Amino acid sequence: MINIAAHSFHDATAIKLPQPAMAIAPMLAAKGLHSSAIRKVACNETLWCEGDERSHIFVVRTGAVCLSRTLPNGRRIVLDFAYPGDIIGLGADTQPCDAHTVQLTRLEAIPVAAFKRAVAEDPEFGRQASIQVANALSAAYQHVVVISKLSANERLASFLMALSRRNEAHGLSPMSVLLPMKRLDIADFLGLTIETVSRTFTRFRDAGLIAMDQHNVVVFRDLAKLRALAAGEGEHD
Amino acid sequence: MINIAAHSFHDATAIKLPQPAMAIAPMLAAKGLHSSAIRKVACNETLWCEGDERSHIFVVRTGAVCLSRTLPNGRRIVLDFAYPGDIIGLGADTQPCDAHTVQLTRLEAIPVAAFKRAVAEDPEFGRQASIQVANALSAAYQHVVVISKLSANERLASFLMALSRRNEAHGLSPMSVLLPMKRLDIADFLGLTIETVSRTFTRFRDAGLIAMDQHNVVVFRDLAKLRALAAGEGEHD
DNA sequence: CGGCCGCTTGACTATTATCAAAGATGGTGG
DNA sequence: CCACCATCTTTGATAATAGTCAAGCGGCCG
Repeated sequence: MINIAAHSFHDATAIKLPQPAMAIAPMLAAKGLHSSAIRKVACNETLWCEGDERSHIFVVRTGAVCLSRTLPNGRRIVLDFAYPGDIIGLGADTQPCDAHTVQLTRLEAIPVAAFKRAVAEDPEFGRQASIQVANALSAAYQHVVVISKLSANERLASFLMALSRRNEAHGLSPMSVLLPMKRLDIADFLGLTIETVSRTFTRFRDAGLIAMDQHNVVVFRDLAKLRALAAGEGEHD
Repeated sequence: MINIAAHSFHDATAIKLPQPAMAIAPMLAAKGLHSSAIRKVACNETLWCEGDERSHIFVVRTGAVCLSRTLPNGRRIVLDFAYPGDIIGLGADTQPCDAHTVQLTRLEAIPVAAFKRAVAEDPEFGRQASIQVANALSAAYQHVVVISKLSANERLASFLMALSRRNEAHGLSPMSVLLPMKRLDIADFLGLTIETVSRTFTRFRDAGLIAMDQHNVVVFRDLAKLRALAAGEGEHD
């Protein structure tokens, strides 16, 4: 449930924190842990469930993973998405959430035992892992902020701008994003319904903020306005 | 921003996890870190702000601390409360939230340098600290669930039941709780307004779920119903 | 005793959820 | 290669929950 990309969701945090993936990813490579089996997982497959013993740490290569919880009555909440380059599964021994693919996904699977051995050898390695968890906590805090205080417009803008900034950080254009997940995943992530998400996309399009030819490709037409919305500055304030 | 009590907010987690405070608090004592200065802080004082360099780790002795974030336009979100026995301030070097007292509070202040020295001496110590952060992450996930999927009734029930379970875990009666914070703090924690919180208390009282003689003392009259509500099982499901 | 602060209550509004149906899209098999 | 079906998305009409604005109550402290 540690998603390295997560911190970029919070604009302020994205600026303040050093690139966390920068720190730990090369360390994984140096340890030779990269050579662990690469798994190819179909869409909608479960990697683990809440309460499971942690067995592997995964590095997403391609595709996308969704981290979620489910209430007793079936209501589902998406806590985070993991994209290529992200590390998921760090943290305590018990998984705090479910993880399932939302696309055909390729993952490197590092057994926890191997990971723990690496930590025992090199304390700095464990320290970096802890920083990832702390960043995930900061991201979760930001998620609470988004969900409890932002309007539907602001929530979707916040989601899109997080993806935009991620692109930027990866050397891609921040002017457009690809949505690997379905509307329902976005809705469950933002604490809205699919209908509201769909309507908000339409509203953005009609207002000239975005353009969409396919429903999973968004081109930004007014980044400044979207960023203001995402920060909770816009609308009626 | 690591609040040891936080995990108890999530019922399932509260059962699954060992008492985290059990693990680290005696270790702090054993290291002699307890001898650090005890501070007496008035109500409404700020301990640190988001983005601050982490300078101390605090153990709450009496009173209560509120962890929050504030949006650019002034909207505030309460992320957690820390009560006597809780440790706050663990995590990364940069504070992910503000911390301020909501009561006259006594705190033990352990300088970060002393804490780091202790970790360097004893890796197990650092491992326990990491577990605290992971538990805080799990609690934050639960907070997201509460805020994004529960009704006002369910949210307040969830808040009250977390306090009830905390009492229980501390050997006190789970049948009543004391609310050290103001209605506004509860509202900002639950993503509601003070009016809605007030009305929900009234609704609970009228429905025979609780009794209240003062507005900061709640006696539970139907714990089963409240717990069902808190778990998101109740209402119209 | 008076004023301030926090809590409660009321009337009304607004945003989003819900229910329902139609329109796309993509994949499969004929 | 096209047609069909399942799934996902969009759109519309209506309802419900919580927010906003406003006023009154009550306790605590100076």
